[in-house]
Order: sequence, then structure tokens, then C-alpha cells
Amino acid sequence: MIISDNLKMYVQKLRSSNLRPTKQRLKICQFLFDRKKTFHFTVETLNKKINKNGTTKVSLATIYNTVEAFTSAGYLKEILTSKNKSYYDTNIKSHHHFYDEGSKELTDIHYSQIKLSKVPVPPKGKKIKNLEVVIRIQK
Amino acid sequence: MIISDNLKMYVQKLRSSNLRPTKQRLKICQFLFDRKKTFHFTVETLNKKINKNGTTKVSLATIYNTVEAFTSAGYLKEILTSKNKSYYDTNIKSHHHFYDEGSKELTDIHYSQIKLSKVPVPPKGKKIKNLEVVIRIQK
DNA sequence: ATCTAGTTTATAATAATTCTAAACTAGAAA
DNA sequence: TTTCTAGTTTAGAATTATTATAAACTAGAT
Ligand SMILES: [Mn+2]
Ligand SMILES: [Mn+2]
Ligand SMILES: [Zn+2]
Ligand SMILES: [Zn+2]
Repeated sequence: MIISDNLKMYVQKLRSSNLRPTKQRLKICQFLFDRKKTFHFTVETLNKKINKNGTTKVSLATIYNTVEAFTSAGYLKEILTSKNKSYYDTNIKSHHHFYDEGSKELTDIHYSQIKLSKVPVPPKGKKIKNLEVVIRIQK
Repeated sequence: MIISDNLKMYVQKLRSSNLRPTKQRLKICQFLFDRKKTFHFTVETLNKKINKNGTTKVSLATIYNTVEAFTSAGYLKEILTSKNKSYYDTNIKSHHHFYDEGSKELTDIHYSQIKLSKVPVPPKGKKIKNLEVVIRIQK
């Protein structure tokens, strides 16, 4: 799988989610998905990186809109870890994380690296939506 | 252990943490700790409940200050679960939670009810600070 | 009774996010 | 092609949770 010039692929992908392939969305797609490793970010960090190079700017509102749209479309996963900032993850498979309280960074833990040998039954009428563990670490 | 008129006890407790036993703090202590079961709350809900009865009001700033002071003193535990609101817990023992995405309420899971038979080693130089699981549930 | 550090409070400030509404554009249709 | 329109982008305002500020108040030591 070639990692550059995936533009056509992203156009397809966006169209298949009823999202118009605008230049802003394609730019963000390339930035987020033209990479081999998981990428964890906040809107703040994404905004900085997208708008680093002196090229045409993407507005903060569009960064918010796009991250929301990509999350709804299933291209991104939101990771609930910090009380005052949303984190997002390009790895949409079910998996766990270390969250470093010092650097405020997330690191993937493969799903198989944590084994839950006993899990309680949810209250009646409710079902488990998500069981991903965040292990908080520090120095 | 009698559940009413624990005032003297709270006075001691506060003094032992170098917190003056003001009437606001005692009122909040009584509200939070004069109960047998775990209580989970946000500052918003606590503020409403403390100021429900037409008695003298405790300001929102004091609610924030007190929750912060009680958390630092170890009377309360902060539960990181929601991206835009802090949750607190009168149960300061290590334990797990269900978080209902519909009602936005926490329910305790006793520590022994979840067994982690395999846990990854943290990155070198880092140690695990907290390993409490939040299981997200919904209808 | 006096004094002072700690506390409370109203209010302002901040930070993350969402909303609004006007300008812009992708792409379907004429 | 040009026209048209729903979808999109954008700057800026609004909202929400929280923290900071600074003046008034008070616990409790002296
Ligand atoms: Mn916040
Ligand atoms: Mn927020
Ligand atoms: Zn991840
Ligand atoms: Zn609890």
C-alpha cells in the first residue's frame, strides 16, 4: 500500500460517507492518514500542525467540524482521558492506552496486551458500549 | 457509627488537614459524608443540592474551592470519565465504574469485580499511577 | 477585644468547544 | 458552460466549565 498520493482514495472515502471532498478535508485526510503508525491528537495540536507550513490556512472551526465529521464517519475514534480536552485517535480498532500525566500523551496498548478475566454484568437494560482501559502513568 | 451529628468528627477531620471548619465546609461535609452509600457528583449537581433548601447559600466559588480542597485532602476522589465535566466520588478506595452515557451517572464496581489477568509493563522510567476501569454502558 | 491568616464571595478571566450567519464552492442540472 | 443549490468554510460571538482576582468576612490564636 503506497503511502503517498492517496488523494483519489480519500475522495472515494469521503464520498462514501456523504462528505464532499473539499480541499480542507483532503488536506486533513492526508495529514492524518498518510502514515503507518497510530496518531493521537487534540484539536489544538492538529490545528497547529495543519497550519504550520505557510500554505493556505484551514480555520479552527473547520478543524473542529472535520474532526467531528470524521469521528461520526468512523475514521477517527475519540479517547476519553482528560477532563478538559478531547483526544482523538487514528487507530479505530478497539485497543487500550497508556496516558502519561506528565507529557499528556497517549500510547497504544494492543487489545491483546490486557486480559480482563472477570468483568461484571451491566445493570439490566443496559449493555456495554466500550471497554477500553486507560492506564495512567507518570514518572 | 451514628450517621447524624457527626459535626465534631468533621471538625476534627478538617483540622487534621489544616482546613478551618467553616460553616460552609461543615455543611458540605454533612451533605457528602452523612450517608452510607457512595455518592458520585459533579460540581453542578453538588451546588444545586447544597443550595436547594432555602437556608443560607454557599457560593459556587466555595463549592469549587471546597471540592478541590477535599480532593487534595483525600476525602474525595476525582473520576475522569466525561470530556467536559469533572466527576467526584465519596468512595476513595480504589474501585471501578460503570458510566451510563444516557443518564451520565456513575455506578461503583467493587475492585474485586474486575480481574485484570494481564497488564502491560509501563514504558521505562514511568510507573502506573492509576488503573481503574470505566465501563461505558448504554441502553 | 484584637489581630491576622485563612476563607468566602461576586465577579472577571480563561479555555475548550459550539453556534451563527454570511461568503464560498462542489457538483448536479439546465 | 452557466446556473443553481445544498453543503461547507469561516470569523467571530456565544456557551460552558473552570480558575483567578481582590475585597469583605471570620476562625481562632494571642
Ligand atoms: Mn474546561
Ligand atoms: Mn468544555
Ligand atoms: Zn490509540
Ligand atoms: Zn465510585
